[in-house]
Amino acid sequence: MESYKDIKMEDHSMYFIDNNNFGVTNHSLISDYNINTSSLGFMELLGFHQDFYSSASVFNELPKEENYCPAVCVSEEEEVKPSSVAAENQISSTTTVATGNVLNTPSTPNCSSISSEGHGDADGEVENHEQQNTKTKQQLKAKKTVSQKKQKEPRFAFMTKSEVDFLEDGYRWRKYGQKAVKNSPFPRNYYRCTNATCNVKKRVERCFSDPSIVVTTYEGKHTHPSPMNTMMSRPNCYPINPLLPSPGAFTLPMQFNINQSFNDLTSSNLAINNQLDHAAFVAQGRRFCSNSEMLGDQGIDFQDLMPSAVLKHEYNR
DNA sequence: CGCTTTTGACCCGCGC
DNA sequence: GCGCGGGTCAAAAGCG
Repeated sequence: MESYKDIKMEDHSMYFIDNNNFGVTNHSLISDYNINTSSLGFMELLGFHQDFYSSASVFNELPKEENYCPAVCVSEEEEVKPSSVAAENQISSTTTVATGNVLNTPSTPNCSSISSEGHGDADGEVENHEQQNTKTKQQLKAKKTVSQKKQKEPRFAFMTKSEVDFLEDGYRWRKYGQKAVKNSPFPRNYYRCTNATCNVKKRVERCFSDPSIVVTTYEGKHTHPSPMNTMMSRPNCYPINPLLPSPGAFTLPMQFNINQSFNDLTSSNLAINNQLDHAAFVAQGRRFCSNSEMLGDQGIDFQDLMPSAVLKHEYNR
């Protein structure tokens, strides 16, 4: 699947998220990877504070078979070419990857205020305009140079089966671009966190081979709490998995053999198995709250979080 | 009116 | 050097 190959994403490696601690772990399959980002929990990447999930044993309540990874985490690598990470679409089990210390890199101020200096005669105006243009371009160039020097932000991606492109994750995003993706009828959308101090970006695109799958890529780490955190800070109420998409969506279970190629991965394991999806979604749903009444207490009806089709399926059993 | 989305233009890196 | 694709900018339009 080409689109997934695309999300191998330049210089990235893939690793698992361990639901038991919701952090990145040295899973046996990838133990040869030097994952320095292990200190960076998956939830943390999304800006969810540890105390919201560290004490939760909700994940342990899940049957083993359901305790699989709901996502693929893709980390930005430094000094590592794609060929060394996933040569010929293979993830080498012996590859050692050095990950960058890229957490909370201060963002470059994203403003280039152009001072409008005086309005003279026509010639002067043209000159001013040209000067401004040059200035703007120089500023742009300078800005880009700075941003290039800036260390790469950690990235991770996950695939979600969803009817809607944009999946709610508790943060507010502003769309700043859209690009057509080569060999895909679906465009890629670029979002930026609306928080002024936050430099997190998000890319959303549909999988070419399976339009029902939405690939979301996060870049960077939120420097502020999610509006959802407030709600989740209550005792006995576990965080809503930010990976859990909006109602009507399924987070894909990602299980793959380290020696599998991306192509194999996407053609076999990523082939949507409705049963698996269903199980995955139910499993995710169980993580929401240990006490069902809390959901109601929060004004969240579990049914609201479950696609009606799934519920129907569930109830008909 | 303020915020968000749209969209064409631009820049950059990379491969040839 | 050139073309291509990815990523970003920013003016204009849209929206509540």
